[in-house]
Amino acid sequence: MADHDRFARALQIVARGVGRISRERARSGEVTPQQAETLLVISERGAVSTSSLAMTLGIDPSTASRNLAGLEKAGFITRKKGTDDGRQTDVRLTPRGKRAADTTAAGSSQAFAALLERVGRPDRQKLTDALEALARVLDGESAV
Amino acid sequence: MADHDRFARALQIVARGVGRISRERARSGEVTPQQAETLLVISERGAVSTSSLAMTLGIDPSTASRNLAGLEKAGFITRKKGTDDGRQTDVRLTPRGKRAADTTAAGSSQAFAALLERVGRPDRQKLTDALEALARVLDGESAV
DNA sequence: GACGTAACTTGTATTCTACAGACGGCCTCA
DNA sequence: TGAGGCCGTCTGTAGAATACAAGTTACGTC
Repeated sequence: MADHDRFARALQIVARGVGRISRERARSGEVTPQQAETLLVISERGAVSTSSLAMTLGIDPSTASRNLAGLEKAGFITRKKGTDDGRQTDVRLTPRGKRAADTTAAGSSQAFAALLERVGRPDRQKLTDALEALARVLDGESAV
Repeated sequence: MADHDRFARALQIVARGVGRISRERARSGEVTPQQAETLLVISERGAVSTSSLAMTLGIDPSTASRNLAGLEKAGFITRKKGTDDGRQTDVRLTPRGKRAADTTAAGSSQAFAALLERVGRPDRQKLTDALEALARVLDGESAV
């Protein structure tokens, strides 16, 4: 099998596994999987606009808007008209939203740590480094 | 930041990026994202039962059953009563399903290859190896 | 100030999801 | 041998997430 096929295959299995873990975790939480993901992105960025969030998640801006409406109604975020550009929406976490984001991040960290434990010790450092390199590329691609 | 936090964070970004790419690809295809994912798993395994598929994808068996019903109706798979265990369903690809799975796999491979190109050349081999190690762990976890 | 473009939201339809419950096949144990 | 219990699947129901189309408001340019 060609190298890039091996890469693609492994990447897909990994993404599938991460999705599985996230979904399992969400079933016992106070937010839905997509809400958790949205809160995490906002938490990492501090403040986002609707469209930049949509870009990061790879979803339609209309979908992002609807998801944010739900989070706002539930008291996790606030939406204000942007000061620089009146068309944009300035999305921020409420204290409650920040708590939820932190809880989610902690839970994920724990779940993934358990996973990392099952990788051979000598490979762990390599794995983290490699993933971070890939994450940098992917983050650049979804940049505002 | 602790090592396992770095790992968790990078893993989440990677999974997010893979989801984004898969969703974008699916928009131009003949199957939905979840259908593509389902066909890929069946193609890799040759034959699956409803519940083992659900386990692999991390979804409820009832959801898997419904998704399979859609794929069967669309002519991508066949469902027969299992020979060993009459309770199980023996799910297999039709020729049309196999074609769709191959097309999907080829497309993903191409999309991910483009991603791999953007990772520094010396890191590529390390990245593929590391991902495969992680994939092995995740595959074991979802084993039948 | 008028026109074109961009950001966001809402209308609508579809897909994907889980939890409950029903049905039928398998297995064990008396 | 058959009764009880468990397992695999499917269906009923309801909610969450998605995209595309179209409308509204704001920005920028000419």
